[in-house]
Amino acid sequence: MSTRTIRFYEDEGLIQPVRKGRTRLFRPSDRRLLMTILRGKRLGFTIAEIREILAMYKQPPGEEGQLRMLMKKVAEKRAELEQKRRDIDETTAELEQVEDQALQRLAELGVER
Amino acid sequence: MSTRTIRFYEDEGLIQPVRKGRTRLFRPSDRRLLMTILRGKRLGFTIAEIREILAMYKQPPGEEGQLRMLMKKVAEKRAELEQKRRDIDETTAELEQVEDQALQRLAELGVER
DNA sequence: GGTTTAATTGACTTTTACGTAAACTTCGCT
DNA sequence: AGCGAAGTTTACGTAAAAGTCAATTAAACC
Repeated sequence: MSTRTIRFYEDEGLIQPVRKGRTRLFRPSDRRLLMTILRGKRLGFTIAEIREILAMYKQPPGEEGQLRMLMKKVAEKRAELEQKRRDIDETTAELEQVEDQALQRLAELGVER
Repeated sequence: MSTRTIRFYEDEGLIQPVRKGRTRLFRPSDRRLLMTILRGKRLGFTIAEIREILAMYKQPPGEEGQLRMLMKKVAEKRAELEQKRRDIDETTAELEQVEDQALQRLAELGVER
């Protein structure tokens, strides 16, 4: 992760590293945030989506309506993650097949000589 | 998926729909390919990566070196998918926590009146 | 205390993955 | 034969997510 990327995330409001003079100081919490962002990126989430997810982590609001809204959003994200998991399972299964076929073909080659 | 997107994938060599005159004809195999592409996109793979995955599905080569190369690539992709699965598990667990906290907060509100 | 060294900022560029618009063909229908 | 809907091609536009470069400023080192 480049410094440019980190500054970009700061501009986007995803992290707020403390400044010591002009220099940025990254506390453990900032580092954890960055790891969470990277994790989101690996899953193909956009910055906007990652921002939404991070917003859910911040202490839940006290009002009932807001709480129900939060739970709805959480449920939606979880559904998305479940879909991704199914996608992973399918892709993995297909790649396993490819692997098996390759192994079989190798065995045939081995037998013939 | 828009027609523009489909034509873009054609330009990128991901699908080759048959032409009846000037019009594209999408056979079941083309449709399956498009579904596979969409699945890859949901997982955050780029077009280039999806192209690689699709290439692995095409009948394995007969030569030993090529077969070993193929197996290596398959192993890499599978490792990537495993990472993504861990990422999903972690994110899901965190969202569950958020949900639990929200429920608890709601219960508190319910108790107080 | 001057001079590298390093971090910051701003502007511009790049890549990916399409969207949009314009200018045709072509097909189906009446 | 004519008309409109639908499909095609070409070209340009754009948003997201950084990369790159140059100028500035601050820090640290001897």
